[in-house]
Amino acid sequence: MARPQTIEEQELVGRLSRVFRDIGYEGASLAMLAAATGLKKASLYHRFPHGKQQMAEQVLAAALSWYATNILSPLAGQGSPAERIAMVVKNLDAFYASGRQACLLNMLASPHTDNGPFAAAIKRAFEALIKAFMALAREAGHAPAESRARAERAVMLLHGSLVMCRGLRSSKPFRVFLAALPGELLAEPRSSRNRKIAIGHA
Amino acid sequence: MARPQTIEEQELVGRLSRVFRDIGYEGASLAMLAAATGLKKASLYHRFPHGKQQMAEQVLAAALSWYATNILSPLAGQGSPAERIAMVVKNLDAFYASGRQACLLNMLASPHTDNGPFAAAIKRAFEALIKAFMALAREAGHAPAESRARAERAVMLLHGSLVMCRGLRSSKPFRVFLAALPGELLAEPRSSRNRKIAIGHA
DNA sequence: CTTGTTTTACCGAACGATCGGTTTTATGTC
DNA sequence: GACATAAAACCGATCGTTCGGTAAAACAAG
Repeated sequence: MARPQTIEEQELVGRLSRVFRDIGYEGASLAMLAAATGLKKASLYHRFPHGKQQMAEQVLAAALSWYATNILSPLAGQGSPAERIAMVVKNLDAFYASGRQACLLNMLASPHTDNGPFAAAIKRAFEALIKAFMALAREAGHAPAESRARAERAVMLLHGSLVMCRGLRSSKPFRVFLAALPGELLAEPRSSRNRKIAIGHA
Repeated sequence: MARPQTIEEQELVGRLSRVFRDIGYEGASLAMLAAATGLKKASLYHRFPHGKQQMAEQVLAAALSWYATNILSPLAGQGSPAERIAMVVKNLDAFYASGRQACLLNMLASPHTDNGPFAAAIKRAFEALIKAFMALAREAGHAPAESRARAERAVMLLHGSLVMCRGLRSSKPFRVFLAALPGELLAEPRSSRNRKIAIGHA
């Protein structure tokens, strides 16, 4: 009907995402967000009438949607567990830019002392990932309790590796995690430890 | 000489620490820090002439000092590796309030996009913890590469469990981590997985 | 093809509030 | 009185947010 947007929603949310993932919700100022998107502050308010919080909400929603499509869905899809986890490893590597990009679930977790506006979505996201990992471990032949433990451990390693990457300013921990992930979920308990099983060239 | 302080340095830094660990560096305002300590802003500036950054620096320094005394030192101390790790588990549980308190290394890691004023100290802290864990694994009979991998995994699990605790608003992941830590560092690779080995009653 | 209207996207400027930080005055102990 | 601490008042800057108005494309009537 009228004047076209100078930047489409997808690209816009993507650029906002980068800022929030880099410096968190409180740390991201409207000035930074405007600079990162090329729009002025007032224009950002035209696109997101509810302001900064809505921006973060849509960024989080987009990330969760991407996660559902590229991580959760492949985990529950077809193919052998090994094939599926290989696909997920590839997509995780892309999503976290090989460990150079932090996770929104960590960067948005604190805003207002306790449970901010994102707390519910964040909790659901953690639970969904654990559940998906657990289902894969179950399918690989592990008992329910064992599968849940492996899934929770995998999520711990994921987020821990990302925290370490930021602290050490190195992408190595995340790459180590990716290489170990298939073994974490699938390998037999008594086999040799989970190395050289994964893709390995990442 | 003259009028005594109404709150001693130790208690003061401790209360500041709580705020920074709860909502991060950017999220912590002088008003919150003043409210948490009982001092007015100007009085805080009397105690910390360089302002908020100095507060965070001293909070971080105090935490690292506590860590050196209660975590790193026991790891390198005397007694069997199992005894030492049990002591460390107990102190970690106290330091992180059973998972209810986040880690400063995570909450202070982002401030100014990349390497802020705490980046160097944070990196050193990660490396020191890895090194200490690695030394214990070595002492338990593991090869150097294997020991380093186990140490890095343990640090990943530590921080990942803390992130999960905040996201899920539950202390369970951290307790699971503590229970698994001794096995992560010490257990034989081919033995049954590391459960029921640890303290277990935490 | 014009021309005017509508509709939407964008932006400059300013809002009140709060930020981190400073100066000034009062308080309490020696 | 001497002097270190604490508190009140204040500062410029920036925060997130709002508003009035402009720029640009689609549509309708001539």
